[in-house]
Amino acid sequence: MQLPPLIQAFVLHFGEMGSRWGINRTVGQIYALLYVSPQPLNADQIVDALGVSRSNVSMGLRELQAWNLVKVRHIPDDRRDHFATPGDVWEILRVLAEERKKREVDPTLSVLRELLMQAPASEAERHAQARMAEMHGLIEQLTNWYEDVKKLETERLAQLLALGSRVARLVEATDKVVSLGRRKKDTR
Amino acid sequence: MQLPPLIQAFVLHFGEMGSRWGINRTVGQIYALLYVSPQPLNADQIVDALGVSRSNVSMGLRELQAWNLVKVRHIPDDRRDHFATPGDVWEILRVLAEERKKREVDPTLSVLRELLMQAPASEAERHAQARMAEMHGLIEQLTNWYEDVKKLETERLAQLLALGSRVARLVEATDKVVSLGRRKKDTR
DNA sequence: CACGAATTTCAGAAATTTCTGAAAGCGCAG
DNA sequence: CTGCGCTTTCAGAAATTTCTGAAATTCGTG
Repeated sequence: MQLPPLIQAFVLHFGEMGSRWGINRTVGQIYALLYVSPQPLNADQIVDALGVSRSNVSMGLRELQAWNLVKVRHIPDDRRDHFATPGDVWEILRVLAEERKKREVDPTLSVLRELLMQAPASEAERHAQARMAEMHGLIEQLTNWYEDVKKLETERLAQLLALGSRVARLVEATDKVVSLGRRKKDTR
Repeated sequence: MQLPPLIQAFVLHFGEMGSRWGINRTVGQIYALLYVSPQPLNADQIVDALGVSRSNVSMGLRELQAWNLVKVRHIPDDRRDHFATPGDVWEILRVLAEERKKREVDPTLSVLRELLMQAPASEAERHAQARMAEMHGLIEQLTNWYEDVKKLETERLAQLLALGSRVARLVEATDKVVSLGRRKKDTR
């Protein structure tokens, strides 16, 4: 690996970080490398840059494609596959959120639903189900919110982000207006 | 392990899920068990319920405490430590978000900052830095939003969640009112 | 302070995951 | 159909992580 030091540091960091995520070192490194690369790279260039085996790169790319985190590009007059990350970081964020949800929350949600259908056979099970219901309710609220928010265009999403908790004040204010309106009606 | 089937299924699921998270099976199982338990449990009860070694439980509890996901409780006239999860699922969510941020995003943010300080020594590095800056910008926006939102009380947070993307419309509407107001002033 | 119950530590065993090289597969140009 | 450039597969090697039992430590009590 004879990468420029800045890029090397970035790539190595993503490699280390990989394990805190669910991905392995090589996958993290490949992703980082593609992310900062000005052009799509082919597998051999990646092998070269990272100093890992060809087959390892093949598997890593496979996994990244399964995550929708890299795309195959074709370069004219070149038979080899070239790989690139989506350019727009917001797009990357969306993909990441979607895939993590699919892998990390959906399965749990479905297990919870299933367990909540069953009739409890004892006091212990009754209590456990109540706790599961709490968890299920929270996750459902979060995923509903997510499904809702992900429909927004990036522009508007960024706007909301920028507002942060000030949104709360806005909602509060609106509440007041609405409830004032309602009071008028009520006392009419 | 002779747990009621419903609880057993829940515990096993969390064990499996553990690996998709950064935690191991035993830790996942211990957490799940404590989560549905009506009272705090001591280490031996956990050993008994899960059928793993005493030392494994000790390490698992240690890790869960490092994550602030379980608390030690003391039961009168009993020397042994007893363990429980926070009762409020919103509280759990907050802890989880905080800890994951600390472990999964803060380190990256700080590496990015560091790399962005350095002077690029080539065109490749210049381009890489530009990409890193994009990533840094996005992460910072997200964490700022998070820092902001986490200050809200649960009540209000739930309210916002329920609104979902309708918040966007609200913001849009408010924008209009504000810009109308401004136009009035401008043309005055 | 010595005893014993409870807990933690730790070195190595067991299990799992990652990585590699060799072989197989694929598709196209000649 | 054959040879060639490229990619994937896969069995086992290497590395890492998890788990265990035994020993060490901690801490309250008599």
